[in-house]
Amino acid sequence: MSHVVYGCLMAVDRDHVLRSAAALLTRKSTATMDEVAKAAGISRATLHRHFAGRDALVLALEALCIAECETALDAARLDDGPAHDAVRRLVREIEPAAGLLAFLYTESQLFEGDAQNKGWTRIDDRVATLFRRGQAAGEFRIDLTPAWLTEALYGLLASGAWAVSEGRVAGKDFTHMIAELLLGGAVRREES
Amino acid sequence: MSHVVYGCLMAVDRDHVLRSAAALLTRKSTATMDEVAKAAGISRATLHRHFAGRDALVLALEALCIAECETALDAARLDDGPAHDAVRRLVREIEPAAGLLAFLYTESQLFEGDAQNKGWTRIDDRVATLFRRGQAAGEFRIDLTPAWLTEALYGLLASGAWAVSEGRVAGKDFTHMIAELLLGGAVRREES
DNA sequence: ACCACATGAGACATCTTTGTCTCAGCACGG
DNA sequence: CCGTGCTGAGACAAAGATGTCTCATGTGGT
Repeated sequence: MSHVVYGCLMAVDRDHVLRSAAALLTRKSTATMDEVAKAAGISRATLHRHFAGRDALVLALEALCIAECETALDAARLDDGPAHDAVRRLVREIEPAAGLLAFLYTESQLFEGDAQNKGWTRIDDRVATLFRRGQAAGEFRIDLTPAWLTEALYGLLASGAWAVSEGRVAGKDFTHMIAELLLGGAVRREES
Repeated sequence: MSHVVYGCLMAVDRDHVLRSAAALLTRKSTATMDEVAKAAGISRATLHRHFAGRDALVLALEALCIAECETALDAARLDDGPAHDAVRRLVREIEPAAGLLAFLYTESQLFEGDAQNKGWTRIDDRVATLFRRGQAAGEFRIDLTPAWLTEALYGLLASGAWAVSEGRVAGKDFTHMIAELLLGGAVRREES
């Protein structure tokens, strides 16, 4: 049954192509289908066989990113323990997806009727719920809305991903920089 | 001497076109030259008479943004008083340019040899110097590098501008949300 | 009234990207 | 050894954006 093997190979290739595209578009968001194909080591024709067009590719990248974010959200166990530790876990888990997230975050400024809107909303809600929980527990200040904290997290992830990719900050500091700034801010505090 | 009047009119129009373009590109970063022209209430031909092409337009927008940022930096008096108050003043003063800054911040991910690089570097340096001053004064924590704090400021300004333009956060909270998150973080603290 | 000059409208060629198609090569299983 | 079917290379047209050009129009100063 060749189509089983075929299906398997397709899946592997599709995933590889998707990850190559993510890596490239993270660095150059305006990359051509041709450049994406070359980056994946395949021809443009084959790229088109996997993804009907650029829209389909971006859509698939959205689906991938949403899946990775959900995985990170699960792995971070947002409901366990103090909210600030959950935030640290979340940043750590979501780091591998930060570049792709940054690409889609800016790209999606244009999407009117986003087909993946439901997926993004789910993620937004889970993150916002974490911040709300922290506020309810008295851990987080209440003058910053959960919506803004969520938005700020995305912004910091994007900034961090770009800053790392351009060598302005060290990659190993990514998690610490983002989580600690988001949690504690720039001001030095006496209490640990 | 018609060319004096002419020169004056040119300057006025050019500025108006530039600001219309900034407002449009803030919302839709892929807007066409035609859309930019319509947004400014002029024809594409006239737009081309003012700006040789899209590159020239973006370059002029960079120059405008740099100028506005420098003005904001001056107005914020970064060397006066506590660094954290200087940061608050800076965020307040730079708010009007935040949208344009967000556009150029993402757009410039592509610019290799940025003609305005010197201008951006100057701004980066002034902001980083502020954070360094705060660290030296013991106000700011030293585990977050000035470069990262600068980058984070840009990221938060961009997030804030988008969140406001899409109605996810209230425009009147812009300054407070950004400055207080950047300074104090999400964690509630006892000390004022 | 005349003239200079900026403007708007539109035609036009060009360039880039995209999407589709064909064809030959090649690997893989039967 | 022989097909099946995926792949790469390339040709092709279509679409969108850009840059340039011309011409008619209107406005403002002389």
